[in-house]
Amino acid sequence: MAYKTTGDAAGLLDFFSDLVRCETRLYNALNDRLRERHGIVTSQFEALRYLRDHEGARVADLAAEFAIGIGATSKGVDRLEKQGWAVRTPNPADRRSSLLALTEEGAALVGAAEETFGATLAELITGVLDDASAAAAAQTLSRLRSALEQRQVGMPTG
Amino acid sequence: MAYKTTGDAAGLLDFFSDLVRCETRLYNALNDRLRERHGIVTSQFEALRYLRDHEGARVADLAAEFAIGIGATSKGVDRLEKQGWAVRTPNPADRRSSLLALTEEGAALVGAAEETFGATLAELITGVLDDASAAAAAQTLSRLRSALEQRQVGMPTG
DNA sequence: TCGTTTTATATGCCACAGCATATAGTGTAG
DNA sequence: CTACACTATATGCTGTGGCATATAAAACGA
Repeated sequence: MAYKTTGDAAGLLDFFSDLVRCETRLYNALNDRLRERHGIVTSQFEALRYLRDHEGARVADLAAEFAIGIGATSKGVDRLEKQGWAVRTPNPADRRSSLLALTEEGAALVGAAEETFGATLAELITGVLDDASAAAAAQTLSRLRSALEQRQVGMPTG
Repeated sequence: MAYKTTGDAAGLLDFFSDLVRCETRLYNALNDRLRERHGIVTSQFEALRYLRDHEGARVADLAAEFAIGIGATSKGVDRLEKQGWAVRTPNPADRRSSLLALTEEGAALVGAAEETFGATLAELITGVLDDASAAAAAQTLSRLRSALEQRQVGMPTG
């Protein structure tokens, strides 16, 4: 085996570096493409997609999903509302919070952006990774993600 | 197989989500730990480590490595200098640029921080991923990273 | 060698995230 | 039903990155 990852500090550091570098570059590239074609950035695309798939979500749900602060999330939702892509509806069960939902415009936007997003990702990854190893890596990351979420690792304070 | 990744939009989107979520949470957790024990954040740790391993690097080299803008990198180096961890030395071969190097303090700091970093990472990952699949994922990400770097994907403008 | 183009970095302005704090509403013990 | 503790979110301040621009130096052509 080329190197061990678990229990081997050097391997772990390399693993982390590669993870972060891949994330940064993919994120930047997707950002550029989404901005030029749809006027949104990746974080907004992800938020809109989450709202589409979880109607009635609250600000705290978004924050937990993306492991970002509540304050930042609240401000992000402000921006989505200002653009007319999402709305805050009073939560009948708890007047401290609001239920978030996409507007029709927002829904249309996510749909279009998702096309771009998927195509761009395919363009960046296909041909580099074969199906088998890509699927294996995906499974591994999925498992790691679940564990981190379970343990609430890396949740910002506010 | 659970799902294909390449050539399958849905799988790709999930892959990306998992990648970003893992990165965010690991990054945040490491940030917290490094800040409390060494007074630095992860991006600074990574920069210091790069400088240790690439003495004589220039600002542009740092920027390329981390796929961040030159301006941001320059400001980051300012902060490292202000803390006394790195220095800019005039580049005899090109007076537009400087050669970057760690100070002794900087070198000591990276060494100590690397211990913390490796231990924290091990704590977060060990027990969740087995050696084999972790190593496989690491290899895959490493390959993807190389391809993205090769094609200069996701490099910020300035 | 002079003028033009390109390169390397620094700086200014704006947007966004973290963290602390403020505010409003909920739950609960008594 | 009241006081107190807790929760959900919003808001203010600060730090950092992106991008545009400025500046300085190299590279190059006539």
